[in-house]
Amino acid sequence: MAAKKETGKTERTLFPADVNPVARIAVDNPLPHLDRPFDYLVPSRLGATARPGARVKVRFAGQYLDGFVLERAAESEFTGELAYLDKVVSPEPVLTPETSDLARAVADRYGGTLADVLRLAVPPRHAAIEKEPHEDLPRKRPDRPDPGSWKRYPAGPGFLDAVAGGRPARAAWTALPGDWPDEIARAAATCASADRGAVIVVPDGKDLARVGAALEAIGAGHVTLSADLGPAERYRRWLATLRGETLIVAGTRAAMFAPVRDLGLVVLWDDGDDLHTDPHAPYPNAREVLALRAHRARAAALLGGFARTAELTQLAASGWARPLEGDRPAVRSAAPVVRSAVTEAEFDRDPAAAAARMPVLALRTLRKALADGPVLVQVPRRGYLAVIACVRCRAKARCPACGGPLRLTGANEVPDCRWCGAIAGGWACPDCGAAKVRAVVTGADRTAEELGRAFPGVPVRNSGGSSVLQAVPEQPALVIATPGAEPFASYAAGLLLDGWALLGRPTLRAVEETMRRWMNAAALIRPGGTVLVHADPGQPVVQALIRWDPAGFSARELADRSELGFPPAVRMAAAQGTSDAVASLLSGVDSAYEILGPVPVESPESPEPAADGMLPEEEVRALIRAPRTEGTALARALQAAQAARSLRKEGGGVRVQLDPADLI
DNA sequence: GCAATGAGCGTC
DNA sequence: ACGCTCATTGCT
Repeated sequence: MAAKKETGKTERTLFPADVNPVARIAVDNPLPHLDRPFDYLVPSRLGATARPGARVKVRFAGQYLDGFVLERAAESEFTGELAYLDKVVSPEPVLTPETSDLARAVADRYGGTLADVLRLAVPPRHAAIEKEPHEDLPRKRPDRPDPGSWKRYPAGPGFLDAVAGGRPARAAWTALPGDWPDEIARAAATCASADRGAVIVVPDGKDLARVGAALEAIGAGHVTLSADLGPAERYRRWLATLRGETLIVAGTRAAMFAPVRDLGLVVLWDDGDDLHTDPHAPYPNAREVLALRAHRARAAALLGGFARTAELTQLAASGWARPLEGDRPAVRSAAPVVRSAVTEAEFDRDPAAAAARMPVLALRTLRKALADGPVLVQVPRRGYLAVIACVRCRAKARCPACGGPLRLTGANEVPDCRWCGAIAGGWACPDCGAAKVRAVVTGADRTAEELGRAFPGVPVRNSGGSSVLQAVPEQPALVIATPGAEPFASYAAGLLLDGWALLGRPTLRAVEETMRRWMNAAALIRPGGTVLVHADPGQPVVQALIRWDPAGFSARELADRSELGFPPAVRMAAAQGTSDAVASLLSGVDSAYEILGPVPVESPESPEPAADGMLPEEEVRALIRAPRTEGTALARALQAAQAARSLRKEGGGVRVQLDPADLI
């Protein structure tokens, strides 16, 4: 291999390293058709530091780009002249072979590029943190903990035995109401007692705090990783994990790539939460990544939550995972008593009235429970009156300026527009001329106001939006929360309001998502406490909640989706971009795939002109459907189509997303 | 017959 | 996004 002679006059001549002078580099370049390793020569002065996993800088197509050393080799297959790598940014081997293989698999699973996944998997460097002195003490092997409340599950102790024995048991976990953070902590500590690492992923900081506390409580050494730590502390903990100073890592979704040593167990809590999907290309989801990771590492997996997703039911149906759930007696002793807040008779007599007002039964139930402790009221929407309509003709109130939906932010406020923010003072119905509005969707603020009046003297606490309460004291209080923001407590009763708003959303997952939100709230109510659900009692999802039957509900949901040809019964991909760009991408995809659309995408939430005053070009979206067994082929086909587009230097990017959340 | 210019392609 | 190659153009 001939080293390129340095042409610069001031540059001195470089010599390749004596040993393994070739470095295969994963270059951080954004082009899909260049998504492969490139070989560089290692100059002799970098022979020792340019080791596998190290961050480097290389000259690539005339630019200085970041990269990672994948491996060192004696020779290169490349027939042209190799360039020298420019710089070793840091010899710290931050990209382990496991992470680089996993990132490649994730990129292939999602039709994306390695560079995009590596940006997620390896945090940005923080030089000062790398230089800090650190312990090189051998970690001490903890004792195996007691199974604790895993005894509630018939298959629980057996699962822990498998983890302790290093066997790759994989569980589709339907958690019983109770101390799930403690159960996760015990599973992770069991894994650590076998001297293997565990990765725990939860949706948000509130759940992470609980898992962290549970690990602490049983004395299991661990670190927590979350975005809100700040770059320095985050990198410090990530490095500690990489260096094998801890066996247990718990975190939010980016922790799915945490480089724990000797992975023995992956845990995912509440796998249906959309926070588990990373919002950057290629949009990987923690359930899929952890399943892939567990599979590759031959590690055990504990995936689930109170509710059950169709995806997890599919994993169980395919035999990849085994159900891990309570039997009926266990459910009866752990779950609250769920009832409908309106009777079928009330509902049949006047559905609109049943939906609109606070049920009498609810007020009675709350009053009684408030003597025993806090009560939880779940309200699907934030704000005051989130959607309003004409008082007379019931037409939705729209913004005179842009046609967006109007709302009220307080009792004595003027309506404003949710899209453009315009104040609609002096609003009058364009259809009938009436100047007053009525509530269509009541927000948490208004509910808090109403309940505060109904129960004078009882403290009212709001949790939602930007102010989420971690926990509330076990004292009588009305706790009003939006879904996912419920503070932790042992509530005396629960009220799930406005099921109509949740169930009525026109998305594929509306019903499954409603069940998940309800179960997450209802599981906070004491065993035997009352939960009232304010929704059409005839709906199967309401009946499933009343029976506390998430698995049965999910089986039915999966069957429905199979019939309709929807995920996870099939693999689906979405391609979005300008009309020309999407058309050119689709022309590069095998015509054997079924293509739905393209159709224009819905008007954005705020259709404001761009900074240059130009209206953004209309985008379209197409869906591509493939049989479930051809998911890998579909992803590869889309990867190839993107590569062909980028090779032809076609402008106008197309966003490709596999398993898109919003299908309708 | 050959320099000057620009489009197209590969990127180690 | 740079820089190399090669074809076309314009002028001798």
